[in-house]
Amino acid sequence: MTKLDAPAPESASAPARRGRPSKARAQGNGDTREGILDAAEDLFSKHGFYGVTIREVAREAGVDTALVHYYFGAKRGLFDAVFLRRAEVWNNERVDAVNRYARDPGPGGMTLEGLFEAFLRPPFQWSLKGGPGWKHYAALVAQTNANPTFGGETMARYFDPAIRRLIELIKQIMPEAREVDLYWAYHNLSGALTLTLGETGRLDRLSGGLCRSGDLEAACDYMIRFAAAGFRAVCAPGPDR
Amino acid sequence: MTKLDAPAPESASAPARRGRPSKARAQGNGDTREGILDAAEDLFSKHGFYGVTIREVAREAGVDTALVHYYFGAKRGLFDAVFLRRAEVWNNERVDAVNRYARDPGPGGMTLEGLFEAFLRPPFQWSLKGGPGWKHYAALVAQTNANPTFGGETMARYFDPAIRRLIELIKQIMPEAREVDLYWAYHNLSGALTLTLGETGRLDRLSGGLCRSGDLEAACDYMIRFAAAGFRAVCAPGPDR
DNA sequence: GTCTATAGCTTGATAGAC
DNA sequence: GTCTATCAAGCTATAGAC
Repeated sequence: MTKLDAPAPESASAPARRGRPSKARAQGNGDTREGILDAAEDLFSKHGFYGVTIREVAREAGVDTALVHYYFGAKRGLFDAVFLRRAEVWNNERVDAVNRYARDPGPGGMTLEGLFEAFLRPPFQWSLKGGPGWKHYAALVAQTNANPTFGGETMARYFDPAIRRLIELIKQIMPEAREVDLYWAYHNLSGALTLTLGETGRLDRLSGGLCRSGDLEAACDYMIRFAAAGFRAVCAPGPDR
Repeated sequence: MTKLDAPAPESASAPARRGRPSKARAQGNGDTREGILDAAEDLFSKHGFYGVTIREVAREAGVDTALVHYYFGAKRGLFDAVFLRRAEVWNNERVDAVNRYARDPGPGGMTLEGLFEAFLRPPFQWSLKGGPGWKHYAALVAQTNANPTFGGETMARYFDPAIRRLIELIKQIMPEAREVDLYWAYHNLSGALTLTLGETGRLDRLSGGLCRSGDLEAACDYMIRFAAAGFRAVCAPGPDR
């Protein structure tokens, strides 16, 4: 036995990919390439790098294994390509959102809640409404964040700048906060975000069905309030400091 | 076992395993078995189930691959054995700790901070002072929690009761809190705990060396304050509810 | 670009001597 | 209990026809 659960029959392969019969033949069929990435994204997000074989990716994408190598070289190249594809969109949008909020926070100025709303809502929205690929990607990022063997350098390169920008803005809200405290506080938020985007289903079972992992709208609302209060407790200068 | 201060002289490979020449031959050499478990625990915690081969486990344990199968059957059996070995100790201690706290919370009665201290400190202490095996196990639990393909049923069976007991006691502190809110709040805490026990090192890099992932004493202190404030913000009945 | 075919290796697992 | 030896299956990756 090598596999523990069958590859999802889910069609991460090729929906909404019609209507482009005569297109850019110049440098490869983009649809095929994207289809392979979609399949790999799905599988990697569920089973991790080692838990997925090129053959499975090829089968789910409906192509031959050789084609996977043609496009992405070694297996690791495929993983990196999957990871990179949405990294820039993901993080640019978060940075834009917090910057937009910082520029125009509304009456009363910036709040932690407002800032987290800007920072957290995009990934949740992508996962909810961006199509299956984005949901898989969210789970993949979550898993990669918790296991730095892969994408360690990539995570840092693409994700850290957005986080640093967030922390800068938090400093404007809490000028007295110590840097160490801010980073440790963020670490707590990061863990919550990671586990939630993974949608592992454990909360469903634990709560006896009272909560659903997939209810990301609620998850985001809770996280914003939870984290804002947490930051205040940890970073605000108090009498016992 | 309530004492954590006694560092187990445990090692992943096989030193400090002398002094028992004539012992229980009845049902197998316990040292060999434990040595295999130690090696597997180490490797699984770093690379996951699929990222580890039986051969690597055997090599690190200093035995032959056939012996691994002799003791644990299929590869999945080895993984489960690793996971189960410390699960009971881990959770019994947490339950005992919160129960002890509930029985004698000191003047002023129970607080969220006191309860989380009782619930969170044990795993951190084991990881810090229980020897390398416990540190690997902590990382393994963290990883498994974030990826329920493995140990999903096991996690639920051994870990959920402790969590339910925690939530029961939180209810005593916050009787007005809604069940859904409590579970979602716990989910935030769970994510933070998971990421932290994994000691991925990402925080070190992100903070430019200001924080160290391995500083679990600090991590636990932060987490207690962060989570307590988070629970209050999310579960306490407020005007906007 | 896409496929067939296959090389070359590693894997999980077992049989059997000691 | 522990090891040697080995198998069948599966893997990544490539060469080459179309």
